[in-house]
Amino acid sequence: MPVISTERMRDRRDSILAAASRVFSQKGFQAASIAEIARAAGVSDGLVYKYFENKRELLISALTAFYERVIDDLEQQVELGETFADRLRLLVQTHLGVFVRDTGLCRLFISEVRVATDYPGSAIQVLNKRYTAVLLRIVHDGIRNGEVRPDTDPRVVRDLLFGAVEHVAWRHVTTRKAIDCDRLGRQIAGMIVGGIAPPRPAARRRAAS
Amino acid sequence: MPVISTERMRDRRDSILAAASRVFSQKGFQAASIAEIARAAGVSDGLVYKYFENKRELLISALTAFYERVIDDLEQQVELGETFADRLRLLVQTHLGVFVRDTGLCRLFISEVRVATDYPGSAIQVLNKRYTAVLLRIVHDGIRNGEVRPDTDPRVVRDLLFGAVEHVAWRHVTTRKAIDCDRLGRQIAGMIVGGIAPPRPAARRRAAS
Amino acid sequence: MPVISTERMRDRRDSILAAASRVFSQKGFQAASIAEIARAAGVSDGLVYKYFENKRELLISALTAFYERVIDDLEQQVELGETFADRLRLLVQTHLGVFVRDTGLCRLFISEVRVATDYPGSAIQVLNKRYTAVLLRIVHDGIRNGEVRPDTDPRVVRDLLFGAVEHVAWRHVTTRKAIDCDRLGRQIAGMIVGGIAPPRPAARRRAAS
Amino acid sequence: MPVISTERMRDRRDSILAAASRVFSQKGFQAASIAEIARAAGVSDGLVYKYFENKRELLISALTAFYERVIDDLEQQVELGETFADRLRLLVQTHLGVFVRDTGLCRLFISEVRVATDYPGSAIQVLNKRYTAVLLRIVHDGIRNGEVRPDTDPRVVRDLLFGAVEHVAWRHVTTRKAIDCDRLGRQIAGMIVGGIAPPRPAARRRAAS
DNA sequence: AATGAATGAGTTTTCATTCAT
DNA sequence: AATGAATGAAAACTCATTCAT
Repeated sequence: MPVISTERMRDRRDSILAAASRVFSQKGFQAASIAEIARAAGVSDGLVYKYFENKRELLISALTAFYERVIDDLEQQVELGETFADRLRLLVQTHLGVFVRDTGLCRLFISEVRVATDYPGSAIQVLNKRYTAVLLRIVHDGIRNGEVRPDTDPRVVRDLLFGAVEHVAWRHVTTRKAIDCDRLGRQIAGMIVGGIAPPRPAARRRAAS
Repeated sequence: MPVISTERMRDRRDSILAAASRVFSQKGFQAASIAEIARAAGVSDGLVYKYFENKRELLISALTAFYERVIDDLEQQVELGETFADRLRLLVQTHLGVFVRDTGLCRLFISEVRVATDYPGSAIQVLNKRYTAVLLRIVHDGIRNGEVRPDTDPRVVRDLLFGAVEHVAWRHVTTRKAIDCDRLGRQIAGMIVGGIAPPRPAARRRAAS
Repeated sequence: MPVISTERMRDRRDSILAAASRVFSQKGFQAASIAEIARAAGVSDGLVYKYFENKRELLISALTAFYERVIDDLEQQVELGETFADRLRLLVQTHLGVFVRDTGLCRLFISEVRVATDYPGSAIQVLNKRYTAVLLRIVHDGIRNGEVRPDTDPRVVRDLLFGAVEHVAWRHVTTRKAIDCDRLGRQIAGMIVGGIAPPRPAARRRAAS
Repeated sequence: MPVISTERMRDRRDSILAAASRVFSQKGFQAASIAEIARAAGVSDGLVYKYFENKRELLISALTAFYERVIDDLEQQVELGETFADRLRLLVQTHLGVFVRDTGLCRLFISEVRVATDYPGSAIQVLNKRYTAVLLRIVHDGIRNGEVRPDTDPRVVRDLLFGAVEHVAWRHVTTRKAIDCDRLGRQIAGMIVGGIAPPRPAARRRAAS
């Protein structure tokens, strides 16, 4: 029987996690110290280790929580699109929006999680799959509805789309220049859609190579 | 007059740089120690600081040297393509090839240099510009020759292309699965070309590959 | 609530301070290493930094503690003198005694603290003021009682007295020759008193000792 | 037979010495590097070691050269005084003047040379003796001429005088406040003279204790 | 459960000094 | 005689992690 309630424990854990998100995103993984996170969470250094194995696991947990919120948001947003093109555009725009709003955590994600060698099979990867699954479903639906050329490889679409979003977002992160999510999202999605749209009767085209 | 020849000095510098490239790409910036790099280069710890201001500058120098080799290679390869589509495909394939061959250095570049706040305006950024200039020129030429739709925004093409390459390559880095640069390059380039090709009246579009 | 008692913490701090006093006064500031001080105090290197910001602050703290003891002693001793001349002599003798007993710390004080540019305004300077205040009060009282010529500048007295004490003591430090605090104190004080005593009409002056 | 003339060697040595004086007095012993001194002197690092055993010896040599100039100056100045009181005053004023003009070197002297354990018997000590000899001679002459009380201990006069000068000068060094050498010199010397003046017939005095 | 005192490993950087040329 | 490349030792300081209380 726990001396403090499960609910209280959940609160403690959450406040540490929230503090970690804040401190990590401001200072980066290496520069953030457990002591500072503990102070920000209003707990002692030692207690952090009751809830998280070590500093790295704390980072991963914080990013996972963030990632879950992002995906929930993404799935909801995409639902709003009616056509294939709409949904693709919404996906890009929402994705970009996350980068703009949570720049610090996104930077952390790219610079720290991606480098980690324990990446394959981790909780993060599961979320990654779920994230990309959203896109893959959109493409599959598009193919079924005749909005997408049937020979389209959805994985290449995924690489183009997520790659471009990150590339743009990263520039935003490093240059600190504002980005126009709306316009850019429209352009990126538009270019991809144009490329995978079924042949229009009034146009002729030869294979590229 | 110098006690040892300029050539000898150049050699020393080069061997330190080569050792740094090796050690940094294996262990990452933070985990690599100057002592290990010096040992790998066969020099004393102190000598490293005769040639490089500090650890970070050593990293930047190593990555710059690498980047220069990559760009030289890229520019040569792209020249071989005759049509717009050819050149775009070669660009993607070469780019992917670099990631596959020098995974460690590419990872280093993305995780360490990009995160740096001093990134804008640095020597690296100059090379970055040169790198992307190759693509922008290809697109501009394509527009002039009528191979590319005139309303195409070359910057969005750049984001799609480089983003996708990095995304694919990164998966290679983390999953350690081999990638087929040839096929993937053809697919990515093909999808972009399809999207930005000008519509030709009264023609039928065929799949690219 | 603290895991170890406040008393225990005070002990830790004190033992570090005592060890620092010993090591610093033997080797000087620069030559003493934190590791050696920690070893002498029976604690780990890191703990030193829990109690003291950095090496310099440790030095200042050690000297401040020493200085406080010295001043307490000085103030008590001076109280024992009944006349102006007595008090002045006691001041010089006590002052010399401190130099003789704690040669190392005095050397440290002069060579390290005085050179420091942060000296003005520091905690040490406050003690310095308190130290000299003892003398200034003696002189002022002497003037009020008619034992000291009224046009005497107490600051010059201070410079003569403390300067001479330090000069004598320094010779003791460097030559390692014993000094006779009693006799020397009498001589120095006597010479100063002779100079600032008001001329008494129709009297004959005798030698002080 | 030297390849370069003795004169040339002397020049080299002097320029190193001059550079060392400048750099040492600006940065202090520890912070000054041989490389910087060599650069300032326009010679290579290695050459410094042809003329001076090591860094410390270079410091001692620089201070010795400085000290010699100071003493020469002092001896000349003191000659200008006609009476005992005049000469004593000139001594103090000149001494203070040196501190004001060459603050850096004086600080260096006090903080570095005095601390040195090799001080007794060193070249510096010889100069020290010569320095104090100037004063002792003045006092002896004063006694012979009846200007100074015969039972005066010249060594105590020395301690009072040099001690006070240094004490005042050191305050100047650390507080960076200007000092009025003229007035202060007059006060210090005056107070000492008053104390050691032969008994004036119209004054009576008792022993202090 | 919670604390926070205590640990101690780990690393960049500097620079006096040497010595091959 | 002169150079300056090369050495390598040395040390302050931080902080993740542990564990007695």
